[in-house]
Amino acid sequence: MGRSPCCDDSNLKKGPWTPEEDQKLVDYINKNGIGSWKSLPKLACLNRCGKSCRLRWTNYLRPDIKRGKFSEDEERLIINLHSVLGNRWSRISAHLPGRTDNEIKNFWNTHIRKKLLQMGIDPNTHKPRTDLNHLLTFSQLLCAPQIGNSLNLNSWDTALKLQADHAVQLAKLKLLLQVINSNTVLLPYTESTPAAALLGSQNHYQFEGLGNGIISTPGPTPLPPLNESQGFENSWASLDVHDKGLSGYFDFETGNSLPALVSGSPETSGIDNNQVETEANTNNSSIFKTWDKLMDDEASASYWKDILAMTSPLPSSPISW
DNA sequence: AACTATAGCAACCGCAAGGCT
DNA sequence: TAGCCTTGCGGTTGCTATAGT
Repeated sequence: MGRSPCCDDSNLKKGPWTPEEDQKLVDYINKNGIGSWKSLPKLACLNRCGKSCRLRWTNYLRPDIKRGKFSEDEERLIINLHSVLGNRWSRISAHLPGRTDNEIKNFWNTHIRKKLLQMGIDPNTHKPRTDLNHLLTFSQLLCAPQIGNSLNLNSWDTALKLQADHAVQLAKLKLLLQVINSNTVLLPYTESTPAAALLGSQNHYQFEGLGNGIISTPGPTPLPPLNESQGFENSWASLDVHDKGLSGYFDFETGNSLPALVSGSPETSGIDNNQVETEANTNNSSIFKTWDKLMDDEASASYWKDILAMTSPLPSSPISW
């Protein structure tokens, strides 16, 4: 695989695009479509390489690009997606219509990353930083309402939500630990009952995790209120596991919800797509749908694989994902 | 008002994947 | 099947605007 020769010509212009160049590019594409980026600059009378034209079009000139500040929902979605997908910006951007990978990447690096660091959360792992100074700082903030009063309310709100996001990660891990360490027999994988193969014959698990915010339980057994010894002050999280897989909704005070924390892709989890779709419609949440779609791809499988790897020893019989 | 530091973002660079011949 | 070519992606750079001194 050789290097692309498209930008070898040193006579080609680089740097910021002028309005005239933009106009030429837009006019050409509107008239002729994109075709080959390689040949486009010549045809459009632009002294640029095809790569530069493609970048300018996809990141700036495309008509469906959404400009302006990222909303709270978008921000939360980016954080959730990043916790699963990592720095795969193009994949993340696929879940945010009108946003480009470059824009999301920049937003992450300039805003979210700093925010998470300030809150003592490692932006790479989405886990609390082990740096004691940071933990101290954050706990001092939690215990100092007079400081909290001086904070921007939106930032504080976001901080709590981010902590709640982390609770979901912890909850997932804890659930798997419980499943693995329980008396549950890990049945061999079967086409008809893949979820049962993972979860065993019991059809209902419950547990609590750390965090702020609430995961409600749509399952048959309501959660008892937790006391302070069970986690962070006034905070708890729980998940609910049915025989169809894992489920749970993360309710922020905004009413937004996270989708079911399903165990793998539909073809391996045994979850009825129609049922999932129904739940998505019921919640009427774009974030739910996005998460749902996300869980359909291979990322979820590798994500759970990673968790299982962390929670070994595993039974000798392999589990299919 | 001038200078410096920092933040935000557009654009570039280089690698890798995948299509085509 | 191998090699070339194009496109896509993620990391990084560097310019511009703004804030701080």
